[in-house]
Amino acid sequence: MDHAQRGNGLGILGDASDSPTKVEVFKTLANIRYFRVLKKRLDYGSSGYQVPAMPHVPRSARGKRSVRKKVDDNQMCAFDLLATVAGKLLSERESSLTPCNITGTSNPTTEKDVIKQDQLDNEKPFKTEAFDQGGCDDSTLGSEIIFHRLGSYTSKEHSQMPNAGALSPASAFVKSGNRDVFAGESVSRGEFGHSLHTSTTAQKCGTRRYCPGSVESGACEGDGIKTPLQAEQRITGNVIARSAPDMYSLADPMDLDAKPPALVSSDSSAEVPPCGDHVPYNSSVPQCRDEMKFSVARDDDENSSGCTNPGTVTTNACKAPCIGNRRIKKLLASKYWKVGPTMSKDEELSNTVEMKPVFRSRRMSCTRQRTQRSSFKRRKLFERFSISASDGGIFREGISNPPGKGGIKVEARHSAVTLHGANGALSSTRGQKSSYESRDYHVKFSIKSFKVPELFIEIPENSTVGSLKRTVLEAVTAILGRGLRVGVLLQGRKVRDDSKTLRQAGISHGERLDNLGFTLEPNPTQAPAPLANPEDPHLLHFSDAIEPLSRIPPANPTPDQGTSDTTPQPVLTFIANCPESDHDSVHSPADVSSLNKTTGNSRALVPVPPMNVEALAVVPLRKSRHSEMVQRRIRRPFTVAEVEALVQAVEKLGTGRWRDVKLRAFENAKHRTYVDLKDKWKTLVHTARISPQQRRGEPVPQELLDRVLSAHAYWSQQQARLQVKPPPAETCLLL
DNA sequence: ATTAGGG
DNA sequence: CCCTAAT
Repeated sequence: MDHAQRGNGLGILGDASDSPTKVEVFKTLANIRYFRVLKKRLDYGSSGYQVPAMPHVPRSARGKRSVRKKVDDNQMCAFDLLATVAGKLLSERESSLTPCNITGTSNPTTEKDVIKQDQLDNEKPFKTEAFDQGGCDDSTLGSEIIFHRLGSYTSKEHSQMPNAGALSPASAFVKSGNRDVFAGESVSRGEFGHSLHTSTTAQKCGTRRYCPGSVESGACEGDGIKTPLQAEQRITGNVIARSAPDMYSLADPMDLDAKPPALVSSDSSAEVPPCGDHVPYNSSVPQCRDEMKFSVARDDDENSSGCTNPGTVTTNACKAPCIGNRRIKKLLASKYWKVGPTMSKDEELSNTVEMKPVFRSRRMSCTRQRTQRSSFKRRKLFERFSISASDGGIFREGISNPPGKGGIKVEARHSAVTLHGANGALSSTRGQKSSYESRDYHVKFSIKSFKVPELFIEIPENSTVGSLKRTVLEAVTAILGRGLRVGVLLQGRKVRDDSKTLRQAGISHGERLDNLGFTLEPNPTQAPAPLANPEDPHLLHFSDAIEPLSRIPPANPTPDQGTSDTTPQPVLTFIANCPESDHDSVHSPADVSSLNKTTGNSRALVPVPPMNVEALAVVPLRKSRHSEMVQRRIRRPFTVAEVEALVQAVEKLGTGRWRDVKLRAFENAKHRTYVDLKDKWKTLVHTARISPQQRRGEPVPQELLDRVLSAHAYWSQQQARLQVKPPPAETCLLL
């Protein structure tokens, strides 16, 4: 059964992809819609769980199921061709970046901070207040956030390339150097922040809805007061020894982890208050803000290693009136980051691939949190528009320009034939190729464009078009930069063996290539190489690519643009999925390595004049479906402190009141939803019942487990009693 | 939006 | 953690 959700625009995309002949291009912004983001969720990789800083990552966590699910989706990389394509993409991206302030973004520190800020903004309570307080009303600041989702990800290919058409202008050459670029890129970009949106009112500060008014509630109130359970225990005499402090203040647990606000703001430059910059509303913002900061900081902390995305921060940015407000979030939600183990059998030729050091797998922990999980929300909230397109796709422009500059298109032709006049690149490429195979034919095809997975952008309405462009650019860049992998699909089947020659794979001069497709996929394994910024010979101006945007009238022409460096621009947060490699990395690395390896030889396709190659179809078997999927959230094991807080809250409130538990003990923990708490409780109960030897992950003090069992037993009994005899409210207390 | 359960 | 059904 298909998920209902799928029905969205995504489905459309998918369909489109199916049709072989379509060409899709980024077209972006024309159809952007504005809407508020409530929440989003990330997908884990198959293995899924990422545990950045934690030494003891519980293996147990790795969900088998998730693996199972995701596996099928994963795409494999294939040989040179892939490398070539990937290289091109990257190079393109690279070039594009330059123009667009990327530099600014590169600063990790700054970015990180920004992200934090961003997260802060996201907090509901905080956010709301911030906006309000900041005086960012519609007039000044866009109170409304624009959220876009660019949809889809797979690359679409040109199905039909007019034979002649495209070629000349646009064809780009891939150089051997690409690989480097590739690696460098990924490295540099490393971490992304995760953002979370909460929409719920529930989380508002101070809001507490539960109040039956019964005695029970009263019992729960005072910190010093004993929980019903405790009372009961006392009565019954089954008191369990507890070393733990009696009650935790709500904040306590958080505090442990919490970082000083300073963290967030530490970098003055980095700090960007949700609403304008700074000062003005700051004073007005009270505690809430602080709290939020803490929580945020904490969150970041936990994952920071993995997720922080270097973003641009605008320091002074605030040129515009509520500049601070601007924040953008992007989420990359590609679900299928990982390569599934299951796939392996496909290839006939599967060879063992050597791993390359360069691409050593690296896990990024990027997550997007979603505060709430209602599926419906996702469906409604995110609008996606895909861009499709006309010839002049975004990339197109860039590509076409300088000959030799990286374009998305890859064309190959018979070597014998004279290459495009265009460039020197050719020669080099050619040379390599020759070594590779001397007399073979070249396969020619052109890729008109790739779609970017999901791109979420949140930006204030008053942002300038320029900032929007930059935002989109960054989002795209980040995605590409992360370590992009290209998958090759032939006849709907993934070509996994990178070591095969095109001919062996069936992609040959004489074959029909209509079923050839490429996919862009996040590459879980990233190149470690720290090249901050490999220079890419091929420079595209991304800005050009984005050009279409310019047409859109800025809602509020603000002064962002002027300052490119400082980056008044909105901060983008990418949430990408960073699957942990431990688990399923198995196959993926191979792909990568093979890719690398091959690249050496024939990495580049020789660009050639366009041929009459049939358009390559992007394939897409389940692709469409996937594109819609949301990334799984990263796994964040509960700390002992959190467990303690949870136990404490449950002792007091009982089971079945997760929202209250959340509010009480985890209000500041954005990443812990009531569902999470409920689930955790469930697991705690289970854990408490099994032998210590069977437990995994960070050990939970037996004392806590005992309390868990005790509380569970107590509340279960209560529940039973209530059902039997509903009337007495007092039961809770008394018992 | 929450809860409760199963996966 | 995810997903769903039922509230």
